[in-house]
Order: sequence, then C-alpha cells, then structure tokens
Amino acid sequence: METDLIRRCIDAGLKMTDQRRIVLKVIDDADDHPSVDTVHQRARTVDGTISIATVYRTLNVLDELNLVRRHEFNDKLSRFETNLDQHHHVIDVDGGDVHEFQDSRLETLIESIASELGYELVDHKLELYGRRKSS
Amino acid sequence: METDLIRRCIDAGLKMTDQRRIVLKVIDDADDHPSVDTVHQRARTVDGTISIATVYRTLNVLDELNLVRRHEFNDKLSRFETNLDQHHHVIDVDGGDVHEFQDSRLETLIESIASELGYELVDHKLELYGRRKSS
DNA sequence: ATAGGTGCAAATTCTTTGCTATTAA
DNA sequence: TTAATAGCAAAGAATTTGCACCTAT
Repeated sequence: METDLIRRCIDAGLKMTDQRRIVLKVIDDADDHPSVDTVHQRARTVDGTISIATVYRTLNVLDELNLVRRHEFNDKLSRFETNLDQHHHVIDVDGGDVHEFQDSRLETLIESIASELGYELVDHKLELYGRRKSS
Repeated sequence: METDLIRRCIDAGLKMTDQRRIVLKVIDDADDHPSVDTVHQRARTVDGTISIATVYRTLNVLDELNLVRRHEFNDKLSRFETNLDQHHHVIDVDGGDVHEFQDSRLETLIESIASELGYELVDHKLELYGRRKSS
C-alpha cells in the first residue's frame, strides 16, 4: 500500500517507519478534524505502543511539509486535516460541529484579492461561525 | 475618558478597575495583533504591578463579550484584535507580518454562502497566507 | 554504517485557578 | 456593604525535548 501521502513523505526524504505509516493512515482516513490526542488514540488501536511524542513529531513534520493544515476552531486544541482542497469551514457556534464546504466563487475572489494586495497566494483558511437557521 | 470599549464593558456589568482600564486602553490603542504577553508588557509601562493573570482574565472576558477576536496566526500564541469590522488578514509566509484588509465583495459573498448552507452568520475569519510579489 | 526516528520522562510554555486581600458600585 | 476583582503562587494542560536505544536506507 502506497498512498499518496506516504509517497509525498518518502519524496520529502522521510524514513517510513511503522509508526509513521500508522499515523499517516489515520490522518488519511480521517474525514473529520482530529486533535493530536484523537490521532494518537486512533493510532493506538493499530499499535498500542505508539507514543504521543511520535504523533506530535509526525504531525509537526506534516505541517511543515504542508501535507496537513493545522486549525484551532472553537477550542484551543490543534486540529488537523489532510484534505487541502476544501479549507472552508462553517463552525456551529452552538454545537461546535465543523462542516466543510467548497465554493469556487470564493476561491476566485480570494485569489484576485491576494493578487490586488500584491501577494502570491500560498494557502488560506476561511472559518464561518454561524447558527443553524430554523426556517 | 470614556472610550467606547470602556462603555461597553460597563454596560455588560463589569467593574471598571484601574487595571482593567489600562488593559482596555492597550487593546484599544493597538493597531497590530498583540499576544497576551505583549498586552501585559504594554500595560506594565503604565502600571508596573499589573499581573499577567489579570491580563488573561480581562482578555477572556472581552472575548466572551465579543469585544475582541482571538486569532492564532503562524505561531501558536493567542493574538487579539479589537477592530471587529476588519477581520480579513494576509499573513506574509516569509516575514510573518499580518496585514489587515476589508473587502465588501467578500463580505457579501460570505454572507450569502452561509445563508445557502442554512446558517445565520455570527462571525467569520479569513486568513490568506501569501508571499509578496516582486513585480 | 549511520542519519534519522522512537519511547519515556522531564522540561517548557501557555493558561487557569484557589486563596486572601482589596475595591468599585 | 458586598459581590466582583486583583495579585500571587500553585496547578493544569498542551507541547517539546534530552537521552539512550533502535531501524530504514
């Protein structure tokens, strides 16, 4: 098994240890925005000996390589996501649920705003805080 | 002196102590995005005995009252801003400078996207990460 | 063979909190 | 007068790191 994420790590010159492979799989499989602790717990179900330090180190490396994005939504925990194309979020201010979405109008607008301001866009984060409409 | 921020705090039922007044002034005067520690240092230049605990407590109250917004840009420090109308930021990925901007097209689009998704917008944050164009 | 990675525990860093004394309202 | 707030120091929580051992390349 050679996921895209694994390949990118190898290309970046990282050693592919068992622990790293497990953390990468957890991250790759996640369709939510897990905290470090959650990633650790999930990794433990595969290998009970994997340490939280390794999880921290791995996530930090992935962050540096821009293979994951780090967020802090309502709480103060670091939360991670791999799906780098859909970085728009609606956070429910009541429940705290995080819902992802994608919108091309937004992409286009953001791109041109950055350009107008004299910047070449590298990445971006948009977080909408809202309340479910009852209607 | 009765700044708007002070007025809002009083209206919210907070006691206006000397320390609080100083922290509010620091926040109000800031045109950057100071960390808790920076706010503390600035407050100290006015009153050398003000404690960091008080700064934390004051900023937390302001955050709860939505009189400041809490950010975490490139570093992992909480950073604060009072200017709640201009919550769009470009972060220079090289220098780390944070530049604020305002864009009505964006406001409008975000508002309608939230609505389309079934949310009533309460607040939002947009962070663009970019690199200065040399051209 | 060896540069890089791991686990563990200790150390750091940031933030909160219990307590007693103080003070704005 | 009294409920809220301050300062201090201790406690907590999240994250990083030094070190001795291990392993992918």
